[in-house]
Amino acid sequence: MSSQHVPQATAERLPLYYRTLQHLVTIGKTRISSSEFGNLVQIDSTTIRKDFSYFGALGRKGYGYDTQHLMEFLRKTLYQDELSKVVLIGVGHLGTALLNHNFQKNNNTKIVRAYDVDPKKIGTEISGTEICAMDELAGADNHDITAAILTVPAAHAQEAADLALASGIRGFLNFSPTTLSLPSNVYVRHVDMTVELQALIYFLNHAMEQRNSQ
Amino acid sequence: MSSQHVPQATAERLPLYYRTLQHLVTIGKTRISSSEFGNLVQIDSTTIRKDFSYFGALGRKGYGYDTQHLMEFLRKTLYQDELSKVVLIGVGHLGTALLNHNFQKNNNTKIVRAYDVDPKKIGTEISGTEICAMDELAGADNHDITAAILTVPAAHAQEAADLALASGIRGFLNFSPTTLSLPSNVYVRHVDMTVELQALIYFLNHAMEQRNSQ
DNA sequence: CCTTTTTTGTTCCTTTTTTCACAACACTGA
DNA sequence: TCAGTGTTGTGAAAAAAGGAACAAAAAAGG
Repeated sequence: MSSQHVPQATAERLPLYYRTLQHLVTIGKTRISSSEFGNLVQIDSTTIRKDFSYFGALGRKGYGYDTQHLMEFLRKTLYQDELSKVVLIGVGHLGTALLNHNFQKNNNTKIVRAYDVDPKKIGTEISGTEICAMDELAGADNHDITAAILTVPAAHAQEAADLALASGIRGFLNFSPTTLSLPSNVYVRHVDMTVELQALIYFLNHAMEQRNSQ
Repeated sequence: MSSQHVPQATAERLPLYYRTLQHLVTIGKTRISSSEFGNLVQIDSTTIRKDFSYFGALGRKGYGYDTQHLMEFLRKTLYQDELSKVVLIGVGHLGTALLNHNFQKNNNTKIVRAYDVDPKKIGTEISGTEICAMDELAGADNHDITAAILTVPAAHAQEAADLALASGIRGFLNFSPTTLSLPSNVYVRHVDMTVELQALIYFLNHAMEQRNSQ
């Protein structure tokens, strides 16, 4: 019964599972039950078991899940064991924060280049990542790049996305507070902090069932 | 038929609608149909009409929606027309990015104080927000503060959240890649950029139905 | 004023996601 | 070896969300 079709909702939770398992392995926990894990990530244990079951039998009845094994399985599932190269466009505070964050350490992902328009930044490095001129993006061949992280001001987001698209990039993580218009064969994921804060405040004001998200 | 119960999925979309309406009003567009709006935010027009209908009849048949009116309605719904005060904990690059972003301009939200441990930062200001010592958070009375934005390193997130909780804060926007353990009457919203990037890469690798998120 | 067009609000149906409930199996300890 | 306990994996039910279709109402255009 292995991965015939993994529901969207399940796929969205895998990275959270992966991160939590990394933590568990780090602190030396070798086994965990679905209910204990569920308490950690605040998701119902049935949902967790069903999520895992889409990938086959990952646990052992009467025992639970082996954290190391599960973590490695998820790593392979999430990354297919290849290093994913991404570029970052827009080296402001947010871009710098992401560069410093250094995804590579725990995850099979590396920001290989950053682009900016500021001449003072071009040519310098942040956490080992070189900052190139935005102009270079236009002519670049980025077909080996998995995704672009967009951290430019909203007014320039579409423009930057178009450049990246032309260079061969087919995945976008957009941090600008604007909806991008891109072809449908391109995958765009949108993170908007303003929206998150507004949603938080809405749920606080309309304090109905206090249900934590994610 | 006014707001009996607004579904979670609808509530999550309201901030996006609001932001888009702000944009429309700014560029001088006074009316819009659900289908045109749907194209903009990339959500089915039926879903949009249904979302609005939970709040009563906001549109006019044969005409569409008045952008100004709808925007103001959403503002009231999202903020209840009160200025929401929030504090920010952890003035690194990400924290600085959020301070510069200045929510207040378009949204009824203001970061009234920031906290950090770095003596070099304490006492300074960023975009008009004063940076206080983390120690001050311990004794503070923050019952008038709606939420805390957590932008501290993962290792200190729980600690910072506990301090904020003790000072009276009941809402959290957590940017640290760690799950917080807090009482159930507290609302926590979690934004994890690593998770977002991983999810993006997963969907690209398993390029099934290319469905854009949000 | 009357016809045609537009577009909402809503009902009903489909799909997706979550939750319940439990059989099956594997550990544990005597 | 064997009862007893814990925990998974899953089929079936329930709940939530999404989408099609359309009546009703308003606008637009003579």
